[in-house]
Amino acid sequence: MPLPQTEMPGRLQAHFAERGIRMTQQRRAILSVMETASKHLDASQVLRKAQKIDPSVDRSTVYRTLRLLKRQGLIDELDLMHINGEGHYYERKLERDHIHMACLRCGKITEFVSDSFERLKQQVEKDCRFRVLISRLEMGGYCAACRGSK
Amino acid sequence: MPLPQTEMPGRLQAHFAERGIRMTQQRRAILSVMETASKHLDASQVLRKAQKIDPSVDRSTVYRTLRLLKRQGLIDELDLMHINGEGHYYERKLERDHIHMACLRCGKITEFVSDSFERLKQQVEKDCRFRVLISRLEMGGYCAACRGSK
DNA sequence: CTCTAGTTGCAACTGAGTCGCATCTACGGC
DNA sequence: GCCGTAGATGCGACTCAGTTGCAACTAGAG
Repeated sequence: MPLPQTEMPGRLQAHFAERGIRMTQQRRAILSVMETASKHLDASQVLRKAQKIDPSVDRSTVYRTLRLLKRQGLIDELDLMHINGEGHYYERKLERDHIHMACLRCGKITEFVSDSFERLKQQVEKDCRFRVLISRLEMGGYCAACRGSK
Repeated sequence: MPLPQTEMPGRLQAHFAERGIRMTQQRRAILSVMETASKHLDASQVLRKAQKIDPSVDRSTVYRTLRLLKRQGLIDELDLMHINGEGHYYERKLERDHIHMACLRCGKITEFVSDSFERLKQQVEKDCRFRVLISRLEMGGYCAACRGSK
């Protein structure tokens, strides 16, 4: 029993339907970009990729849609330690949060999943009576390859 | 044997001297602001406070000095989950890193020191062979007081 | 098919942060 | 103390991310 074409192309799209959020041509393009992105796109990269699918997509629509996705808890916003300017990066939120490490020398971004991170969040929930909805752990330093020098 | 006036007013100032970084009237004002700040100032707040000490301090000098302090590892830069716009907040770096929690409802910022966080960083150092120089853990959610509603 | 609340493109705007440059000044050497 | 200069400052113009007001458009419920 093969999945219909519209089933798997997007958990994001499914979320929109579930929550009764209107679907448009432009949103479909942006969601598909976020869905298939290999990693960490900034707003202008999202724009460019979305325009390849639907050239009518405007900058402001990208920002509006990213904000919507963020508020729906479907994407995470990252700084990546501001290694390249002031902008933000976005990535689809997966089941497990992960740590982002940015090498201050070569700029490489590494990700790391850790149970300790999950436990730390639970500790905050319990000890601080704080309901954690989003969390972001970023580190800056030197990656394995760059540790040798300086 | 009383300490001379210039001794204790600033660990920051001491660091500058140690590392042979030039001290100016304007920097003294900005360092003193950072030194005595109770919490989380953004650049424009630093500017205003610094100008009360030395009215000649300019916006660009504040940015330049904050960048310097950041690079020297003397202050940390925070987003506080962008609860108020896009800007950044700064605070003196203390011995122990701490977690920042921002309540998405009332905007309150809470801090939390946890050994688990230290251990997590050590795990990253070891497992990823990544030298951690700066780290930032921020969470967004609902504080104890706001958990009741919504 | 119709109606309308929600969405979009556009262009103008805001606000954080940067930069080039002429002027000024901290401070090491005399 | 005074000098000379590398480094810091103020200023104004600039960049760049992100936002907004508005008129035109459209998804999708009825």
